[in-house]
Amino acid sequence: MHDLKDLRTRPEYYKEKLSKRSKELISIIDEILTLDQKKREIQSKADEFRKRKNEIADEIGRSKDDKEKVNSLKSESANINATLSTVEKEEIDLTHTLSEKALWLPNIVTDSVPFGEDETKNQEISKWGNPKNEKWIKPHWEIGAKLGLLDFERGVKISQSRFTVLSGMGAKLERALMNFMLDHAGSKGYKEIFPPILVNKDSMTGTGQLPKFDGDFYKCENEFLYLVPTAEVPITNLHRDEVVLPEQLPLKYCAYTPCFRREAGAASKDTRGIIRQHQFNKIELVKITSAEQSDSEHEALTRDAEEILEKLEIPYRKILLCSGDIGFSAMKCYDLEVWFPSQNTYREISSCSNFGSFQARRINIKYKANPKDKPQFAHTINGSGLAIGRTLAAILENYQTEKGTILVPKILQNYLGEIKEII
RNA sequence: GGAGGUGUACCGAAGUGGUCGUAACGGGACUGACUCGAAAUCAGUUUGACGGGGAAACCUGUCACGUGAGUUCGAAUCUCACCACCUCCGCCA
Repeated sequence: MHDLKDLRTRPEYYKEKLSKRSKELISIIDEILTLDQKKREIQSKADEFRKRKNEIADEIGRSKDDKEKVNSLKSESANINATLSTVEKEEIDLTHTLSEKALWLPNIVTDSVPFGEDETKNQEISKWGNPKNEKWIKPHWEIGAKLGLLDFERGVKISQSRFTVLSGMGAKLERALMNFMLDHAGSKGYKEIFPPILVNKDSMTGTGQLPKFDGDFYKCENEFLYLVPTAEVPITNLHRDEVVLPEQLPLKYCAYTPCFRREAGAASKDTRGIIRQHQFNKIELVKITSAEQSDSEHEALTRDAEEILEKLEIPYRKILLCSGDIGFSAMKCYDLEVWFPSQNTYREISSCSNFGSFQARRINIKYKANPKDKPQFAHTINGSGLAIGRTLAAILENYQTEKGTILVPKILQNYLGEIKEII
């Protein structure tokens, strides 16, 4: 969400910046400006009526004994009420449509973000490791099923498609990854949180999942609760409507949660394997910082995520998303993509975004840079560190041996009782 | 799930239809005075959102007493619904 006052004072700036994402946004800005103008006019009008009403009420209180005066004042107030109720209705409607409209404006991207309409303009920042593509490497779903780590049929039987059972060493490997990643984040100073997995509508709206993407999530019947699509939702909402003090900055959190997504628009994508599931596990890294620190903290958070892949010794690359591919709320975003030999390509495993004050304004998180300063909106940053299911899939491929076993990455061995190979 | 109670500013806590109620009183924090300095004391300040005026420090209007609706000329105060917390009973990992 943007600052409407600022938008009002320099609309051309917003038009120029937002047109980098999409030209259509210019007309939305114009609509917002018109609505805003109308709303302020109506508000002034309503304020005048309310002011007079307050005066009358005061006057009645002071001149209770003068029956005649009281009666005439009462009828004046009744008249005002008649008009005021329609004006107020209009005021409420306008305020509502205005804020609704304002929620559809995406964030402005920073200048370092390359311009482009789709993912072809994304910029590769760096590559790490030596990708292999030996012909004998089987896709993770084949080797996973063969070794009894992934049970697709039973996942479908007990739930539906895009649900998978992890079994035996598969389950243990998932748990090892979870612990390893949380320990890694802990060593980088992130405070570990285990949040509720069902969250209310306010939380979903706060981090921007609602109202725009309603339908992408699982909702409880007869309860106003949603299954979290990412730990970003409960973690960022920890500080909703709060002012963070200088000595607390930057706040750094990590959390494991399962994540639930309907994947409604992905009907034919990634139907095989565990790349795209309705339920998956993820470690999320979240930071709340000052405006000054936000850029460097974003870089650092991305590095923290990268290091996980380096410790696991799996090849990956780092992509800077272009203006057309970047997420709605982000001002800058790096994707980490991990190498999948069987597909001969890199696949997304982490998305590290800086939201600037965009998300904090919506969710009302402020900070004081100094104890005496007026609170201002904080900057929020988050990224996966990492998606666990996709990491497991990447291990099944990158650590596959020609004889059909899986070597356990060194860093994970002491999480798996020193087992070095899955047979 | 049943019965009762509570929800007021940074914290505690008064106020049960108007009459200096942005809201007493106490505490905390901040500013100033006294002091060589500090403590104590005294004086003052201490919410946010959305508008209007101004270059600006500032002036000014409306709204907000858990949330939302209602009654009334007028609501922290009365009515209804919802939410949260506390106590007791029931149930339960």
